[in-house]
Amino acid sequence: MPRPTKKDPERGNARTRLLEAARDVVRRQGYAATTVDELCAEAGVTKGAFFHHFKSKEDLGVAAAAFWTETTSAFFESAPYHAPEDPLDRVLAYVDFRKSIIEGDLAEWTCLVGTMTQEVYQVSPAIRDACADSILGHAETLEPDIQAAIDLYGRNPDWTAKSLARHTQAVLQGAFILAKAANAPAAALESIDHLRRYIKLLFQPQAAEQPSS
Amino acid sequence: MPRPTKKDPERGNARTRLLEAARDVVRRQGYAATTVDELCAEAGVTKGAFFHHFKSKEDLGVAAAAFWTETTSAFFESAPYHAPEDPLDRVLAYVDFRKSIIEGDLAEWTCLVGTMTQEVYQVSPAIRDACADSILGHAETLEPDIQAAIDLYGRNPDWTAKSLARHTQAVLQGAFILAKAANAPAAALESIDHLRRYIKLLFQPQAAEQPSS
DNA sequence: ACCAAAATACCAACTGGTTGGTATATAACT
DNA sequence: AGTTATATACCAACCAGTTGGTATTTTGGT
Repeated sequence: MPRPTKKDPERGNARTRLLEAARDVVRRQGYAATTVDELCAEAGVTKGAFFHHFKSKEDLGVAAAAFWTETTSAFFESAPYHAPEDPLDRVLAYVDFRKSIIEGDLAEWTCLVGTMTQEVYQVSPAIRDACADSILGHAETLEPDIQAAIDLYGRNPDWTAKSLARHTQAVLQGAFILAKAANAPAAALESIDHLRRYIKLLFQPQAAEQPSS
Repeated sequence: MPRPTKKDPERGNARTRLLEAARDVVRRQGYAATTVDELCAEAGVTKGAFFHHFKSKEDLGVAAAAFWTETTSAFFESAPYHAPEDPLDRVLAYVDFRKSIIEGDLAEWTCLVGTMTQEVYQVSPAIRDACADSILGHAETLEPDIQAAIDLYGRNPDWTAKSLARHTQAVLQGAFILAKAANAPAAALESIDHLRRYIKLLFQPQAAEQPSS
C-alpha cells in the first residue's frame, strides 16, 4: 500500500500522512471539529487524495483508530517495562512507564481513541468499535502479567485480571480528562499515582480479609 | 430571568429549555457535532430566541456547563450518601451512589462536562474552564469527608484528601469512556468497584507500611 | 529488456447543502 | 411607552463529497 513518490520519496505516502495528520489534529480539536480540508492542509495533500484513500470522513476515523492501534502496540511492545522478572513489578513498571511519557504538550500524550470515543460512541458505531478494539486490546496486553502476579502471590481475589487491566485504562483515560480540564499534566500524574498505590495494596503482603461493609 | 409565556406557561422559558437541550444533545453527539439549529429544534424555539439568550454557540457552551454545575450540585447535595456517621462510610456511600445512578441509556448518566472537556480544552478556554470548575468543584465536596476519615482513622498518608477526591472523579470519567467504548454500562461499574476497593484498602485496619519498591 | 495497457495515486476546481450568526419585525410583559 | 422575548428571513463562509483529469507505477505480453 505505501508508495513513496519518485519526486519526493522521503515524505511518505499521502495515506500515512493523512493518518498522522488525523492523529495530531483530532487530539487537539476533536473529531467533529476537524474538517477534511484541515487534514489535507496539515498532510500537504489535496481533497482528491483524501477521498481517493478514504471513502468518507468516517472511514478516515476508523482508519485513524486502527493506525493508532498499530503504532501504539508497537510502541508499548518495545517499551522497557517488560523487563522485570516479577510479574507484579512488570505491572507497576507499566504504570511508571505511563507516567514517564507524560511530558510536553497535552495533545502529544493523550489518547486519540479515548477522545474520539466520547464524540462518536452513538453517532458512528464503526469508529466507536475501532476505538473500543484499541483500548480494550491494549488492556488485554496487561492481563497475563496481572494473572501471573495473582498466581505468584497466591491470591484469590474477588476481581479478575481482565477487570483490573481495564481499570488501569479507565484511570488513564480519566486522568487525561482531568489534566485537560485543569489544563495541567499534574492532575493526571496524581491519579496514576493512586492507581499505582492501589495495585500495590492489592498484592500487599498482609492484606486483611475484605470486611463486609 | 425565567419568563414563562402566557400561552404556554408550564413549558418553562426558552433559555432553560435550550440549556436542557444542550445537556441532552451534547451528551449524545458531543459539542462540535451539535448545531445551533438542532438545539433550537429540540428546545422548540427559533434561532432568534437562541441568539437573544446566548451571544454565541460558545457562550451557550459555557452556560450549559454552569447549568450542569448548578443542577448536579443540587442533586448530590440532596442525595442520601451523606447520612452515615462514619466519614469513611460516607465516602463509600458516595461511590455506591454513583454506581446506583448508572442505569438506562448511556447518555443519561454520563457527564456533560467531561465530554465537552475533551473536545474544547484547546479550542475554547472559556468552556474548558467552566467544565473544570464543575468537575473540580464537585471533587471538592468530597474532601471534608475524606479528611475526616484520615483524621478519625489516625492515618498519615502520602496522599492528600484533595488528590483522592480528584482521583474519584478521574475514575468516574474514565469509567464513562470505557462504557461508551465497550457500549456496555458494566465496564463502568467494574471500574467503580475497583475504586471502592481502593478506598477501603487505604483505610484498612492493618495497612502495612509502604515498601520502597 | 522493452513497451503498451491497466491500475493506482494524486490533483484542482466545483457543487449543493449546512453552518453560525444577523437584520428586522412582531409579540408579550411591566 | 419601553423593555424583553420570540419569530422570520436571510447571508456569507464553510462543509463533505464529486468530477474529470494528469502523473506515476505495476502488469503482462513479446
